[in-house]
Amino acid sequence: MNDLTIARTYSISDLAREFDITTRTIRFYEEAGMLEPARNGQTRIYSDEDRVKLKLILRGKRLGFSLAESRELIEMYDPASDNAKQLHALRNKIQQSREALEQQLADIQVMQNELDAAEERCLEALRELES
Amino acid sequence: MNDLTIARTYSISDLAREFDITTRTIRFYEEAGMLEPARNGQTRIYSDEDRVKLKLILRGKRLGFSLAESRELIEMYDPASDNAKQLHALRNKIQQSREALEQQLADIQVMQNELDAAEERCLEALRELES
DNA sequence: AGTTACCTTTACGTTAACGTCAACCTGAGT
DNA sequence: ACTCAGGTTGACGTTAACGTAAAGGTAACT
Repeated sequence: MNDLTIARTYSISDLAREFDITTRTIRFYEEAGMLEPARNGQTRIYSDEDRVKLKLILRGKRLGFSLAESRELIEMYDPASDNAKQLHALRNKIQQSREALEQQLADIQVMQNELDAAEERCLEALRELES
Repeated sequence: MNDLTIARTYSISDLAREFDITTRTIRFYEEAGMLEPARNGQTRIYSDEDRVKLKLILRGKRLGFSLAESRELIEMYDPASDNAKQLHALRNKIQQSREALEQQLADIQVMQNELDAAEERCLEALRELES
């Protein structure tokens, strides 16, 4: 941990507000083993690291990933593995994720084109109405 | 319909095989009002148009869209609307879809960068093991 | 006539990702 | 002492998107 990075903390509702989700959702992610906030007595205390993880989960969600998939993605970010086999398996996962993202990119581009065409037809129909 | 376009038809399992889904799934989409195949007696007969709609649904699914969202997207493709208000509403939806896709594009690009970094760390760890 | 390969409807089961209470604690202000 | 805004742990409810039998129809081989 760098001296320059101030270690902020967050309450559960701080994060809920920031990301526009409910506290239930955050606790649910913890139940699912994706967050492990510190505690002050009973109360959960979230670190910047927790916050980043939450961000990753939500980004995965926007891309249509399940929690299980997001969990895998998060685990890829620190190769704590100690043996080569694990590391090679990790590389395979990374490669698979890449391919999934490529597919999504292609899907999005096709869809954008179709939206362009759809808007064109829409404008055309509007011009028809005016004439 | 153009004379050059041959009007093919498909059985439910034809489509199931082609898209690697179950027949149950296809019937489910029909229950949800997203497909209306012709019938020969009881048996469903799918046209090319049905097939395209199915394709759209599945692409939406890959992007994490719900069926309801995919339905909206499909409806955008033919502006059967007759009044200007509907058409303007449609344009708004198209615009919203565009923004959602832009968000996804951004998410994907960030994620791709992170995967690059993750693989780098992974390779680094492997080099450590070899040394 | 019997089996096989598809097709059908009806209907209950399942999983993920939360929502929604209920009942309780707890520190800060009045 | 009381209230109040936050927090907590159960625990059951809900919705979407199918899965999974059960029970049956039909056309085509053998």
